[in-house]
Amino acid sequence: MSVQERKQRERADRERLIVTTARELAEQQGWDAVTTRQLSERIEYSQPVLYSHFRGKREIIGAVALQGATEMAAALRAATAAAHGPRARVIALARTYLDFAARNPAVYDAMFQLDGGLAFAAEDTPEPLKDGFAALLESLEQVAGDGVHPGLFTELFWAALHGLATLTRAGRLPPQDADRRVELLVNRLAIL
Amino acid sequence: MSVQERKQRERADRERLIVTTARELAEQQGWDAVTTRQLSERIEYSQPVLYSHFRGKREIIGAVALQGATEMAAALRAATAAAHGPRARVIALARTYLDFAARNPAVYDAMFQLDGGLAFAAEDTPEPLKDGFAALLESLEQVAGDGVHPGLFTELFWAALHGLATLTRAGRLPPQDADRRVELLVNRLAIL
DNA sequence: TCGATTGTCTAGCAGTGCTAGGATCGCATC
DNA sequence: GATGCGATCCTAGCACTGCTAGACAATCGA
Repeated sequence: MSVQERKQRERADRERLIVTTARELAEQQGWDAVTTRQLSERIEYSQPVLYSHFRGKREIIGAVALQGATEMAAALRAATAAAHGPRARVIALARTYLDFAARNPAVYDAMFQLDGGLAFAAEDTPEPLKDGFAALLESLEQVAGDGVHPGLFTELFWAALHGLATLTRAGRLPPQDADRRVELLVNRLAIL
Repeated sequence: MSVQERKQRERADRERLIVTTARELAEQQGWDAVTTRQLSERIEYSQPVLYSHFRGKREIIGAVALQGATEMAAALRAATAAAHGPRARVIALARTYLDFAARNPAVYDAMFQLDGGLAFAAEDTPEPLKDGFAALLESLEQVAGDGVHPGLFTELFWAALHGLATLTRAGRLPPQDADRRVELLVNRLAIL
């Protein structure tokens, strides 16, 4: 029995290794550099090993996305818990979100830009993704305003953050005004 | 002389053919299906012909993006010109933007999601892109509010629209509440 | 120690973007 | 109208991609 357990543990270890290696490689050289050959070489296994853990590259991206969603949710909760007052909380939320996207561009891409084969806004949405949205909702429902559905408000706020994150990173928006845009966003959208 | 002119005209025609064919193919089957082989077969030329017009696939995507930006700017101007009153104008602007993105997903991807090798927010930004932003600015500067930089306000509003467009299309946001989100966006962001 | 099973690798497939080199066409000249 | 020349285009092929079949070896239970 213990042999099987050890094997399972080793398999799980290797799966984690694949995901973290893919993530590292993507952050270092971009997702284009994350080929099955590069990846398999880095983990010091042959390519087919990857396919014994994941259906294909898409699923590896999905795994990185889930890892990222978990981390992001934790970061958002930590930031909002440390802030005092509704306005400070929402500002912290927005800054943390954009900061996460800026610091982990490859992970953010895996979550929202690339096809990781993940379901969204549906029954079978993976738990980390639901939880990420929940982390946003927890802080934002307090500032949605009367008569406004908190979920709808959160969706809008999230979309604005997502737009800022992606357009800034793609060079579509000048990065130096980021803070002023966040302030304006919170001042206008949130009802304090 | 007239022979050279004819040749130039034919070249320009073929270049347009490449761009519109790439666009059609992308809208029909997605950008993944726009391979140099597929594309060259559809225009009934060999692959190297593509490279006598464009540096590579990236530049073809960029050409589609520029075409899209021109159309979008025109659509935005037409919609806002037909609307009466500041609120109606901004609502029309937002609806038209999201409608364009929904109706031309491949073109929208070329503009903002894919790498078309285009410069943004810089000196050498192509005219159609600048003009697209200008079309947004024209209607939005009137509702930016006192003491708020119109450009900054436009960037934020645009980011929100972009977020709504991309998240909705990726299945991250339920599509049925689109109008309510637009109303909320305009009600909160715009100062009427 | 042996047989079976599990696990891993080598080799290869079809498809990708892109390009070198040769063939062919149409033009200006005689 | 024939001819030499340049521009134009295509065939063939490169190095790469994600992915997989089948051979091989290591490991386990008996």
